[in-house]
Amino acid sequence: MPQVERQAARERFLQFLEQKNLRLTSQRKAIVDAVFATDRHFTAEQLLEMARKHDPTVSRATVYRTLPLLTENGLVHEMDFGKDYKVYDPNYAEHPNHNHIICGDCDKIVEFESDKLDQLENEITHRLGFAIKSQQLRITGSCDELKKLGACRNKHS
Amino acid sequence: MPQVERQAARERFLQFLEQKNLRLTSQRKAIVDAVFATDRHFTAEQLLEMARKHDPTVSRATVYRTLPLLTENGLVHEMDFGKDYKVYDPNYAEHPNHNHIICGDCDKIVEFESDKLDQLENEITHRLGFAIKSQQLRITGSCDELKKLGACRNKHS
DNA sequence: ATCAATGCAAATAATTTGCAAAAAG
DNA sequence: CTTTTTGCAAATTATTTGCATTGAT
Repeated sequence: MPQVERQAARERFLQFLEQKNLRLTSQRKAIVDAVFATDRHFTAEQLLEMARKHDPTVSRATVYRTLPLLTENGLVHEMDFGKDYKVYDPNYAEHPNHNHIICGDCDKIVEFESDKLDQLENEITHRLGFAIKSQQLRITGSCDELKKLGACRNKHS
Repeated sequence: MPQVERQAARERFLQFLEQKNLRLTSQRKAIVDAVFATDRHFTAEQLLEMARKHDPTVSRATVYRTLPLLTENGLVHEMDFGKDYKVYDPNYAEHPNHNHIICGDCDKIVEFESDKLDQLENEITHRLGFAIKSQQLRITGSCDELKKLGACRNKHS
């Protein structure tokens, strides 16, 4: 996430807290900073680790209590890949409609966007009498081709 | 699911068991019959109930142990809607590429298929260097329009 | 001061698993 | 008979929650 947008996002979150009469504690600051410091997907547990580098007093409970604020605010996107834990995506604020391809071999996740796709989804949704709120496309595949390019180690990372 | 296809699916599952040297127990029969008796999505717990109508001795553990067989065989599709339980879809064998729209108000689930969508997904996936294995599109919306038609009671069922 | 937010540890809830008994082939 | 499958109950594991304490405003 480019520096400028990162700043803007941070601002937005602070305003969000204010609006809701929520307090800016050092733990929340640490968690938000951790989120802003990465481009990669993370789990709650990983966020805990990341946040503790900013403030070692952050507890697991606080991470779990802060995560809903981040998703509500739209800074991160919660994803469920059928595992027993959830994955959070910090690239959501800038690209709210992006989709995911997951390699079944190495769990690599590739993101992509497509206007055509968005358009088609909107069309179908309307035809079925719905107003679209959000959308999540997950494609599972094998990255055989990527392997040839040396990008997939073909083992679960 | 039309009677004919139901039979065919049942056959297929029996063959599947045979291939894997798995035994056809009365419990597995009950579970499979329960799956074949419905068109609707169900949870593990609901399948347990359904199966017990065929054979009251079916246990929760056996349901959980049989579900992977059904998904492996492709008779049902496992879906994760971000709740703390998984949902299984018995319409998958006939329509492996179908997608879901969920109403955020009443949790109503509508299924749909689209060749255009499939095609577009394939195109994109290939362009990114993947071979597509499976795909899952979930759209969340509000069924405002459906409400006008009286189809949405606007409360969680 | 006041009230929200925290850490801790206990609770929750879906799913998984070890094991001895039962049933399929 | 042999090997798989079962039910039960205990274990697992991510997430949630109650509560006394701490900290932001």
